[in-house]
Amino acid sequence: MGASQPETRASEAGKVVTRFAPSPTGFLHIGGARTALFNYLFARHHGGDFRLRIEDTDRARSTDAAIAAILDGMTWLGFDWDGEVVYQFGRATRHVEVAHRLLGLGHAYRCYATPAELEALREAQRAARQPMRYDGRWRDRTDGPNDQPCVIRLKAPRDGSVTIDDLVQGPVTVANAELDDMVLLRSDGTPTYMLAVVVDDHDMGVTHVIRGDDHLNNAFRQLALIRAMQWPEPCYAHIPLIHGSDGAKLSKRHGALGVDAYRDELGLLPEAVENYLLRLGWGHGDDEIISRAQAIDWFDLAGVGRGPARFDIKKLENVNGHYLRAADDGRLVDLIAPAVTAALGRELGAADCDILQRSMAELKKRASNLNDLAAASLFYLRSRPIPMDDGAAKLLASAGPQLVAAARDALAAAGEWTATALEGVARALAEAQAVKLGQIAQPLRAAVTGSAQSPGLFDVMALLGREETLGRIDDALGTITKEGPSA
RNA sequence: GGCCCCUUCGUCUAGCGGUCAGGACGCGGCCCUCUCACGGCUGAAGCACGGGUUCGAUUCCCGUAGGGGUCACCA
Repeated sequence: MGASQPETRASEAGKVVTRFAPSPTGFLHIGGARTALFNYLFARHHGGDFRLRIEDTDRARSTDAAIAAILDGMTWLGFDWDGEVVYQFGRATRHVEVAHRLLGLGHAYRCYATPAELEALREAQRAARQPMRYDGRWRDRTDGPNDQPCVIRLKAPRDGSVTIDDLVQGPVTVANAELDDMVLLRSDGTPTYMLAVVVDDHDMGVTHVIRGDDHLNNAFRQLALIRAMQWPEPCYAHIPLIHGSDGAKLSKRHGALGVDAYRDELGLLPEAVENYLLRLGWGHGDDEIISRAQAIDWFDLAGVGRGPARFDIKKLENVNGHYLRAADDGRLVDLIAPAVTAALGRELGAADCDILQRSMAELKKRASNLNDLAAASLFYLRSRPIPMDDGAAKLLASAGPQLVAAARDALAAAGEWTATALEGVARALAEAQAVKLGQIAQPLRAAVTGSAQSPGLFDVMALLGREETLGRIDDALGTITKEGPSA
């Protein structure tokens, strides 16, 4: 469990402001989505603002496609942000201004060490098994060759230590001697991330910095910069990273996919992804299925676990199944329509949508994702003769043609074409033939659905209608009697 | 390697000195049943280890082991 620290230190005066600040160098991955969720919930819980900032200062790696993917993912998950999206690159002049301000204040200095020189330093430190960090060789010099390229470094305190009362990790102390003087401005004059985050967070009025664990060490350096500028210090909350099922850092093969893949390839519902992500590393008693409203009401940073949690796709799918069953039938029809259309190779008509709508209640109980749901709905819409899968073929092959034919005739003679009436017919026949209902129902199921598993057979028949049902049975009968049980 | 962080069933978690250590996923069994699901019941499965503190530790402290993060003119 996290430390129970007051969550209002920096916000006593005003409202809470959080932000999600991804760098657009790739899709919005699952870890980022969770960070966004926590920032979102924390802000909403406190009635504050949730801001979105794109950290695109790395011009070489940032792409418009990645920006689009992030915005799309945020929208899909319903993490609506307040105000305009801030693009960090567009604020470069402001960042440079702060760097020069620091220079003027004597809290920063020009460093003329070349990359090769620094690499040699690191190499020497590595060889001597010393910690690798900048040695401050230009820290107190004023004899720099002003015409040479240089970087601007923060003149960070060297004595004492800094303690951060992290809202998740608890108090964490690091000696200033462990930190070196970070680069603020690169030799080409562009700001580094370290400078940019601090300036942007300050300018955006961010009160709570909630981000991945991998930034915890950065926080100490950033704090030095904040103190040099005498800016108010934000509260920090560093949440653990998500790991793969093997305990290693989450990689592609574990499910470190973009959220678009969770939607398109895995067929998941956004509320399921949100619920799963929330429960991953956070809990509220025995509650498992938690609505957005409850999440906002209950969420707290102190409840976030301090250890990394493993990503469990099985549980995610289970949660998704839960939300699928709870979802509105019409919404599900809309969601699977594209996949169904593609599989059928034709547009869906009003009759198709109607049958999907009416079968959805039963269909969704049997699926855990939209892809399976779409696939399972196909048999209703296929035109005769419908394809048989292996299980169905086997059922039909071993069925007695006479029994199936008898069932066909009995059904054809049914007074009314309703599920209960049809079931009554089948049961009467089973009794008359002294067989179990299953012996009649299974081959019929194969004939009517093309599969050994389906929703209740008589419900299916009722939905399909008399003509289609009998036609499908006739199709199957034709197959059996031709190739049928040679035995 | 330095520094920082973490450690309850296989996994996600509840627990905040005294509990038969609870729930969920997954797994096994049973029930329901025209199949498959859903649903219901049920079983196996856990406090990493070693010292303390205490009448009493899963819970507090210190070590050990294991795991993770981070050490760029990336973010």
